[in-house]
Amino acid sequence: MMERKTTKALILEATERLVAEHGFESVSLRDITNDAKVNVAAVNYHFGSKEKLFEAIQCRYIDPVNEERLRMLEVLTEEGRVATVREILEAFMRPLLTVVKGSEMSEKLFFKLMGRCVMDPQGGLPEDMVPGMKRVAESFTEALLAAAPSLTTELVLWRLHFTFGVMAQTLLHGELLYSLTDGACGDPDAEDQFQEMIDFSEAGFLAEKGAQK
Amino acid sequence: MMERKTTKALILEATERLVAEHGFESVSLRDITNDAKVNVAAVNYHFGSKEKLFEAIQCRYIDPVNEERLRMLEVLTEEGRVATVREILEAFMRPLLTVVKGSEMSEKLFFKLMGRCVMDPQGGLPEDMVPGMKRVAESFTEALLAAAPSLTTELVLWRLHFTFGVMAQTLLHGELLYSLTDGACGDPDAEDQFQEMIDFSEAGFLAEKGAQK
DNA sequence: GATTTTTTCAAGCAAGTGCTTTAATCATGT
DNA sequence: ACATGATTAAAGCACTTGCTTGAAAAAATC
Repeated sequence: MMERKTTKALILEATERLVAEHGFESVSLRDITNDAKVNVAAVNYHFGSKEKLFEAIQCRYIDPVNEERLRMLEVLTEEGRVATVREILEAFMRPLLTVVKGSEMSEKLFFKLMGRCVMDPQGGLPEDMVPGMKRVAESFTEALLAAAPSLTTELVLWRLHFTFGVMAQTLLHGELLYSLTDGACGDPDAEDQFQEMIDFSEAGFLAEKGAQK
Repeated sequence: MMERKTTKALILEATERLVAEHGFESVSLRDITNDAKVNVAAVNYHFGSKEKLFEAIQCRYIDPVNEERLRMLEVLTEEGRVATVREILEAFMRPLLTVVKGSEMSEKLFFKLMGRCVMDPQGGLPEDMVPGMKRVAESFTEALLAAAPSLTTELVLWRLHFTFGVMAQTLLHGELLYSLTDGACGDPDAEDQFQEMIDFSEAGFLAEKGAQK
């Protein structure tokens, strides 16, 4: 007993940390194995290749997030109920908070890693994640279309895309804003940041074309 | 006469193309010199190092964009006039269109390159661009604060940050949406996309806390 | 036309890349 | 205690990385 963590777990943790910090493209096998204090060959033994290790990292959290998104959306729309735009956006974003709380990672690290997965996905998303992403996109598009019937499908798609951008930017570069403004933006916790994102995205979704309030 | 382009120009063009397509971290000196059909040593001869070449790429378009942003903003606020949120956002985004039209690049390539500069800036922005970025951020924050006096400084900063995310996502991954939705999002031209972004961001800026329309 | 000065080229260097190999070590069940 | 399979370790392979060298070629200057 009192055994140290398994080599496999050490590799996963080191990779998550380094990828969150520097991005997929910048992290080498040696970076990982040095940080994890593990032999180089261990990566290929446990994961088969660097690429598969990266795919494992991506699936590990994104899959649960997407499942939770669909679960929350189902609750909202069951029995033919029509959800509000705000509720749907909540169902889109909150799973990030839910999943990170069930993991051992710090929020900051987790969010950065998620941002990397969205913005850097080394050579596109892993092939077997594409269907899941499509399902999420389709389900939420449908729900949003019902919630805001005055919008066209194209507009919903574009605004969902914009919402994605708001999230990715906040996940990945939340600290940059802090440093760029010398702390003038405050240091809100993750929950507050999510409320801000939802306020912003909800209003954006409900905007009228060429609006000028 | 009829002389081919200078080696330096060939290198710049190839680098822009490859970086736009694959990101800073993924492009090697050999990639560049093969694509430009130029000797490897030429990069270090003309630019000093790979890093300085990348800095040149970043400054080449971002500096003019930021200058045009400040110019447009000055016009809006001269003689003590208070601009609207929409006008300010227009001043923030349109310079991207203006500058690309004055360049020889295609819009798609240019937007991707700008997106890379924002999301991937290999090892942070070049040191001598930071003051410029700060000036832009401060000027626009001030103007937006005047345009939407009910907002706190922190809120303006966060929402400007979100707007940045909307832009970056659209610049970098506009094509991804098209492919992910099998073309259902239509293929609007750059001008239309900008109007969509402005509609969305304006409404987001003017959102009330915890809004639920 | 001769002489600098600038620019291009092929070759190569040390270091780093992902990955494999072979042997040693560990844990496990009999 | 022994044998078996799973895991770790050290060394090395072929290849790519950014960058430099020294000489040839082109351009510019006189």
